[in-house]
Amino acid sequence: MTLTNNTFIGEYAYSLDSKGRVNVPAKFRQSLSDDNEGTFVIARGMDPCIWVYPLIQWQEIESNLRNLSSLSKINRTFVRNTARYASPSTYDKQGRIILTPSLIDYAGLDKDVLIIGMVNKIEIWDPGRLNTTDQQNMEIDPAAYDELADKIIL
Amino acid sequence: MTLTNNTFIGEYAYSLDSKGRVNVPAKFRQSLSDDNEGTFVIARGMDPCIWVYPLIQWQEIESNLRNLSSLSKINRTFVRNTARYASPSTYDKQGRIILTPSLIDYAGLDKDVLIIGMVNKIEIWDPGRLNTTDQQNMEIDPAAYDELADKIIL
DNA sequence: TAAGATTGTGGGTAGTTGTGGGTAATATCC
DNA sequence: GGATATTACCCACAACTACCCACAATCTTA
Repeated sequence: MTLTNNTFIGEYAYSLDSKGRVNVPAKFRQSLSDDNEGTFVIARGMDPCIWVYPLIQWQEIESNLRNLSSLSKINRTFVRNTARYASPSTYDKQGRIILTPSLIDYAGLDKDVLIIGMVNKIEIWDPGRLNTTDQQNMEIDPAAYDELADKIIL
Repeated sequence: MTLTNNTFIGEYAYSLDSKGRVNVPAKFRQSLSDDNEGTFVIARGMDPCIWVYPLIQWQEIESNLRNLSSLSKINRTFVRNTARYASPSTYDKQGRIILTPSLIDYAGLDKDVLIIGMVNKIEIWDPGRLNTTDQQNMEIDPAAYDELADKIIL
């Protein structure tokens, strides 16, 4: 069975090895379209996690960033913070990508990691941080959350 | 007799085997349109049960999720909670789908399960939990039922 | 009512997947 | 320029998953 190209859902518990490598779930690799040439771009997430984009998807983000005028201070900061920590990573014969020490540190990753399909991208989390963050985020505005569910869930 | 495509009604008592497989009622399989390629997507229900969508239906949800910008915190949380527990499952030659341990746990499934047609999706319940939940829901809002009456003619 | 077809349930096996580590090529530094 | 550290590529194994077959119970049809 083949799901939509470059679409990722589900949760996987994997481990980060001593070389900074994590497996990309087999289903995610199968979903990645060929024009990505087995390459993802890893970047800082807005939550304390690592965002993993298919190369193609990232290139789209890049072209959007290009269109942001550098006259605005906000824009400059945003572009800088987005581009700064991003780095391409091609998976090896065993299906693993290498994470940078900087991103591993940012996400607070230890041995056990959670890999979560976020539809158009992938997130890599430390299990503990995910719990904390999710609870905090839910508390912000439960009403807005319900409203979203009402719009989107069938 | 053929019902409308991708429409499910009725209740069935089946069993979950040691490998986490449940049969999809034959009538439901017959109702599933060909473009689903025998595939459902299982996800967390809003009640303590498992929701089972025809692939096509799920893809609609997916495309809605895709359009939510990750700049908003509540969006990120919502996408994560929705996509995280979702997983495609194609029924095998015997007509069974595989449930994930995470969802089995969430729905509190044991050996006996109830499969309920919910028109556009399917629910999988633990019989005990269904009773409890149903009673609770009935007690809470008999008034809301009156409101529904305006929308739906029986 | 009897024969045939279909449906639900259980289990075995071969291929795939996740994980660890080894070696050679490349880069870095004194 | 040579020693050391780092990176990229390869191999091996254990656990798991997907696929297949078998059988019994139920329903259909003649």
